[in-house]
Amino acid sequence: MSKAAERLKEYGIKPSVQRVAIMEYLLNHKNHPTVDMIHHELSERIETLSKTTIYNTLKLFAEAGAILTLNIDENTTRYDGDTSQHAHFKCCGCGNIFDIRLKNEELESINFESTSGFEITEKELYLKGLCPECKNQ
Amino acid sequence: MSKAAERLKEYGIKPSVQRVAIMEYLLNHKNHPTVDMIHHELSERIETLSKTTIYNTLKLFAEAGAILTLNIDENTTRYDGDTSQHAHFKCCGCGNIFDIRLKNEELESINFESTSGFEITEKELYLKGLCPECKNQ
DNA sequence: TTCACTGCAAATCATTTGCAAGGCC
DNA sequence: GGCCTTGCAAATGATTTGCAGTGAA
Repeated sequence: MSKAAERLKEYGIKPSVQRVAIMEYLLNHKNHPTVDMIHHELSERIETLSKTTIYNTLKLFAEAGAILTLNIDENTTRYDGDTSQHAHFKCCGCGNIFDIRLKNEELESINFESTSGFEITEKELYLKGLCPECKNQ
Repeated sequence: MSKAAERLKEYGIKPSVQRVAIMEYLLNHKNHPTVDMIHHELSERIETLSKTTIYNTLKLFAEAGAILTLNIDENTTRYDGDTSQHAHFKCCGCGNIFDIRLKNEELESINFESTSGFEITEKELYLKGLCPECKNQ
């Protein structure tokens, strides 16, 4: 069984050609794709694949916890197949989004003054600026 | 001079009735408003105030660094007149956004594994979950 | 047969753009 | 006069919705 199909099974999601292909794309690409990027590439292989299905599928995956939904880009939603803890960096020059690894689960150890009573289920750290390439131009 | 007018001056922004009113709203409301919320309230006082002007003005403020733009809500952009360092919490129950204070400038002290070469100009920490009120229901 | 999945077309809605009118130096 | 600001109306574009066809158990 492919890694993608395994991941679906792990999260109790029924497989289909479309679902496996979308999960496969997410696991093989580290570029935090938009719906358009996924559609553009996959529709070459699966000619009838519609954006509606991609929207539906990504929502299904995200609600199951199998992928992450990123709101770091102002214009469109990005998705990430890597659900391990890490931050994201958006370059304001080229628009690319980079993974930033944190030492020692740092996000867990942030101390807040006033979260008593709040139930935190999700933490996202977004950074913006210039990537090494754009910085030198 | 009002606090709002002072803030505009501080960031080199020419004042106008609309601009001062919008900044005033942001300084007096801690609810991280949307364009709609600002428009709804201010158009009672300034009857011709258009959403276009609010969009233009908020973009101007944000680019000058006088306010923060938040992408914590998936559907609409939120704005924050408080530019001091703090995190934001969005309650998935009521949809409200809360400020979360951090102890000791914690965001500055997060250690990344691989940011060499990156120029970081902005950091946003977004939390999601249930607020105390929604948790008990 | 049933029910979930898919995909087309239309609708929605936040945001942007084009442009003309008004106000301030 | 010239330029910046404002605001209406139209355009844009991502996402959602309605609904009918398809396919698998």
